[in-house]
Amino acid sequence: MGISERRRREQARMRSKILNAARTLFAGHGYEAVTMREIARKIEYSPTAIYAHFADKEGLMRELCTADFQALTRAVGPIARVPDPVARLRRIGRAYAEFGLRNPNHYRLMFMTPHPALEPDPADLKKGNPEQDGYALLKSTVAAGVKAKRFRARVTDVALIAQTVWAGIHGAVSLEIVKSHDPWVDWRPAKKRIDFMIDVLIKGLTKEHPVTSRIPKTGKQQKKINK
Amino acid sequence: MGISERRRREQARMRSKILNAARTLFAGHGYEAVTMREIARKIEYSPTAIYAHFADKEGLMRELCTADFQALTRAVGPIARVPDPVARLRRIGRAYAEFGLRNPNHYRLMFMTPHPALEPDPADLKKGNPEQDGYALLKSTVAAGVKAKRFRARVTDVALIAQTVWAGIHGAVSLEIVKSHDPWVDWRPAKKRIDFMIDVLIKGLTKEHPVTSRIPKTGKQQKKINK
DNA sequence: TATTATTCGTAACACTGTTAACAATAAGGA
DNA sequence: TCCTTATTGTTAACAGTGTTACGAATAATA
Repeated sequence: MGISERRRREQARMRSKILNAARTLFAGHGYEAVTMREIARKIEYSPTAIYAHFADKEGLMRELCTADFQALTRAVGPIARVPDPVARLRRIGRAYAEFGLRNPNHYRLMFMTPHPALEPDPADLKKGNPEQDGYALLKSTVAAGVKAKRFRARVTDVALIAQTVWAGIHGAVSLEIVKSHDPWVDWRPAKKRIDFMIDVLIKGLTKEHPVTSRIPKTGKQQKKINK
Repeated sequence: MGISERRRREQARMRSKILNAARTLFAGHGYEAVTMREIARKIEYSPTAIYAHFADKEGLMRELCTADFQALTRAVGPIARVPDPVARLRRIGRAYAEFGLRNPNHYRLMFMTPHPALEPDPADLKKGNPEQDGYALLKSTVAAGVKAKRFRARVTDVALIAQTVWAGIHGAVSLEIVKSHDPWVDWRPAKKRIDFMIDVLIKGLTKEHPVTSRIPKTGKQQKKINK
């Protein structure tokens, strides 16, 4: 059946054509500012043609968002191999922030726009929601840190720690996106603020004198921790 | 001239009538979801009547925003009297977060929505922009902390510290507003997250063993710092 | 009393996302 | 091969948006 094969190919091409146009427009001017007619004009089709491939404007945006989440996961994923939990935490934070600063409009859609009750698609749940994957990596890293007794005495709630780290970096990124052009704040450079935020969070969460030198107790774990 | 007096009164009443309707609608459903026709219907006037008192929809929103900033300033202002800088920082953070959680839609407009190049109105600049006032209090508190040597050794950049504290709490508040209903995160209670965030920030920024007992050294400076 | 400014309503304009109705094309079944 | 059906696209339209041109009423001012 080479024919239906070709048909499917053409359909896929049209889909990605629409998605590409929508992506650049959304990323350039923001979701609300972009019209369906604009997207259609850009790909030289009528506005209705889009509706043969996507349910509505938000469906379009949603598809882009899940792709962005996957991109974020791909950016953060490899960091899972960094052995030391605290160093891993640092790297995750930096990668996350870098992603947000590099794709501010996507970031806005992902983390700064209240979505109307985005119910968990069963298909997404099956193959492991990338959104959850990123958060899962953060949490597992925190859990490793707790297990290795790298955090302070009464700092043991893994979810609470992970959510605080996330919130701290998200705050720095989102303030940069929304307020960096306001003249009434003597903003320090974004990168400097991100780095300092991570430093403060780590200092606030972990023990002052890391126990790396005392770790031999755990035996073979030692090698892994030194990276 | 009791007549023009009355006229001005009626105009003011109409203005606040519009503002009240807009406020409850905006706060209830968000800026984009509320229409001018809805506001007009609510006050039983035609949509055009609004335009005799406000330039446009955004002008309406702007007026509400500056009022909200003033409310935030009123909430934060009294804290300026707390003598200890670090305790003051804690209180500012809590008051700010409480404001955000209590008025999520206003908060969204104020700190989560990119405004189109909101240029500083000369009138606002004269009487001290409330927005700047809140940030100014934060900065002066940090400056007092730096002066009292409450922060860590190389932590001396007042603006950087202030922006980091702001970002941390803003992150916790804004994630709560946008993502608290997503089922794929095992959210801890908002209040708990805020408190923990403040703890972590303070621990990360300040010296471990505060020098409060040694403060008398500064003598008469003490008084200046209170205020 | 005549004029002028303010305030508000009706109707309309130029948009928006979306859909109804229909045409063209091509695939699958008889 | 012919008929049916699905796909993919178009044009025109609908209901909604923020906003404005215009006119009517009212009341302050000269």
